[in-house]
Amino acid sequence: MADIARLAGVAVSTVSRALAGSALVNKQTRDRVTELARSLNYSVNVRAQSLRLKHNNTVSVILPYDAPTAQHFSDPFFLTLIGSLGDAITERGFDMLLSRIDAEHLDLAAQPYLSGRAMGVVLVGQWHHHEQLNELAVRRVPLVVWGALLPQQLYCTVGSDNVQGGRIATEHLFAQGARRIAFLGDPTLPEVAQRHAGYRLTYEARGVPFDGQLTRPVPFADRSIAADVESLLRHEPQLDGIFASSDLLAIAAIGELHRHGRRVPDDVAVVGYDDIAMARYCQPPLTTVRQPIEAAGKALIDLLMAQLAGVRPPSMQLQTELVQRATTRAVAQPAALPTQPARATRRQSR
Amino acid sequence: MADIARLAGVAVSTVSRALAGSALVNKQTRDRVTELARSLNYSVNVRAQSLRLKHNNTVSVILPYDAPTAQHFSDPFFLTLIGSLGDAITERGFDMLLSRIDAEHLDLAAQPYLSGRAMGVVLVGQWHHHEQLNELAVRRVPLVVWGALLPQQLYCTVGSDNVQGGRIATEHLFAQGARRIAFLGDPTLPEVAQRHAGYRLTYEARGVPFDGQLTRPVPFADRSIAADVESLLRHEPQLDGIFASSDLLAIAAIGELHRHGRRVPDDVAVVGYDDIAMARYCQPPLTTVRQPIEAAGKALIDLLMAQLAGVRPPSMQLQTELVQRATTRAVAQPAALPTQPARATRRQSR
DNA sequence: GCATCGATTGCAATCGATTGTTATGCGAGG
DNA sequence: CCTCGCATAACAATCGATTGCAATCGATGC
Repeated sequence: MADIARLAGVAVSTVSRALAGSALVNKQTRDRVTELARSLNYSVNVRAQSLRLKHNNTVSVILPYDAPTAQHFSDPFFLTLIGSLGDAITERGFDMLLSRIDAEHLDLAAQPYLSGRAMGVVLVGQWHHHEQLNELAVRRVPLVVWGALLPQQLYCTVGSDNVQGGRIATEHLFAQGARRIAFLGDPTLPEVAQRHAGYRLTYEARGVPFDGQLTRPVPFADRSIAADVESLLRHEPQLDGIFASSDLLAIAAIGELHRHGRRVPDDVAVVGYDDIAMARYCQPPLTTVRQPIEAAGKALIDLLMAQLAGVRPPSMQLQTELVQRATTRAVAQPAALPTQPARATRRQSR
Repeated sequence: MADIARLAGVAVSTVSRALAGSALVNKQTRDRVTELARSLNYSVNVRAQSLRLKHNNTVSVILPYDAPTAQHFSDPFFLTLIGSLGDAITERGFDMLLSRIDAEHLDLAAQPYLSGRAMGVVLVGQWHHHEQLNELAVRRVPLVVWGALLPQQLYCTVGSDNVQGGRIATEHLFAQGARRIAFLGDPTLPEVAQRHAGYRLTYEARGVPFDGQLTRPVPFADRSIAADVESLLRHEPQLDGIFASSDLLAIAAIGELHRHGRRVPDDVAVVGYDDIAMARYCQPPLTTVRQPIEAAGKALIDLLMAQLAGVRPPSMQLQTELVQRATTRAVAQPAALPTQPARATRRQSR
């Protein structure tokens, strides 16, 4: 800026105002300055600017990783969510700072905010540390979390209505005649726990005795799934339905079912969760509970912006929707279950 | 920092040194200061720090978007590449600033660098503006581009060996008896043009007359593909092979073939390009040319770091590999074609 | 008793911008 | 001729850190 000032024969302050388009500087001077800046390929140093202004337009998006399983940056659902966040952030003229932290130390998520790198934080998943997130909220870190709406929650979340999602998946399986329906997923994760709750509630609503043996706590990754499916088939010869808490699990499970000679959906019907792009193209195309990813990115950023504007917005649950494809047989939707396209409902978090 | 200085009864400069772990400050003082900082949840303001140090550890990753088609942040190949870049960047303790620009103005890619936000730029794809990128190189912007290695190229690229990839795909189709092999892709994009060159070279190597009618210039997106495949089937009744320049195109084409009653691979064999995760799960599982995405992220960051260290590293071409699945029939690989796992070869860019 | 030394610590300039306040130049009015 | 007002433009403080250099202090040597 000093160079431009010298070349234009004015003071730096004038250059600053000129580049900001201030009416305080003569139009001629302003044009001369902007022209010089352009020809020098100059652009304002954002670090200095945001230091002075105590303000920047960067949103930190954090994807925790599970250190023990050394899981990489590859889950299709999360990647798609990142994409949707990227769109939402770009649309508002903000920048997106993407980083990863150990899922056991979610408190580190505050770092980009505390160090002035970003105005606020979007955290993807609560993992096992609800209480760490509550602490961040107490410390007034602008934060929105993708995840489940939990009791005693001080921070703001956006997530699908997991209980509802678990319900419509299980109900769909019952509706087509399945009676021994297994659940695959890691219920120590809040979202999965809620999907499991929906699954269980549906057993009760149907008056079918609930059997805990049908619940298989497998992690999100599809590594150990082979053993689980095999054990399930051995102990549960009458198995005729599977509700998997993620599409990846569902697809892996279907592979295993085929290996053991079970037909999908004729012998075992399968419903996944997420509706990742792959669900449409896998074989057979997967029936799944759709989470509205586009809406999710927008909602997360909306709520973060609201926080930055000083409001304490309520958490948000996005409506889920059953997408019937070929891993289940078509069944008329009972009227009691919503079939409209995803729509947001708001609910106070405390 | 001033607060901590006051509380610790020392000067800010001492706090700064203490937090940096400098040996110039007494161990006791240092411990007192770091303890205070911890208890206050304080962490150094990175904007001020990097302003002073004229250095930061942020890498800008830019995903251009095609404004006319309003294509969103969703291409699975690019998303996976972003994931791999994220891993590579995190591993080095850097931060990743992710943004999007109009693919018609790749020169804007310099912005994060010029404004001091990032040390260097990784650009995903050269799109239609090779020359804009050359200008950036002339202006000494630290830049690495995912894309094709072109003649007269002043900037540094990492990409797969597209000619080679086009060759092994086409050769594989010939090897299983196909003779009328179509090409799907937008050859105005450098990478696709090279894949097409490999396709054409294979016709020549085989002594089969090349027929331009079999080349269909469809965009990367799968919107208009239905019409293209239909026209191809109408004008080309003997069509027995398709080489699609991306997996997404291949999968969409297969859908269309089925709609028109052609069996894959029995009537028409199909080979894709990329080996996205979906390729393994789609129906039938897709034979494709694998681009080593993990290696790609690492390589892009390696080359960027080399530039930051002052070297002008040569561009890099990653070896491709044919992954034979169910959209082609198994065929013994001819000895002339490399079958080893992907490995990098380096080639001087000028 | 005084200069010197080593170990610490403080002072003040600096990075590149922004902005409230003050200064300058010019023409008009008294 | 002096003063005032208006339109511009310059001055200087500030944001939060870093770092070369100077200052301090107690101990030591001569």
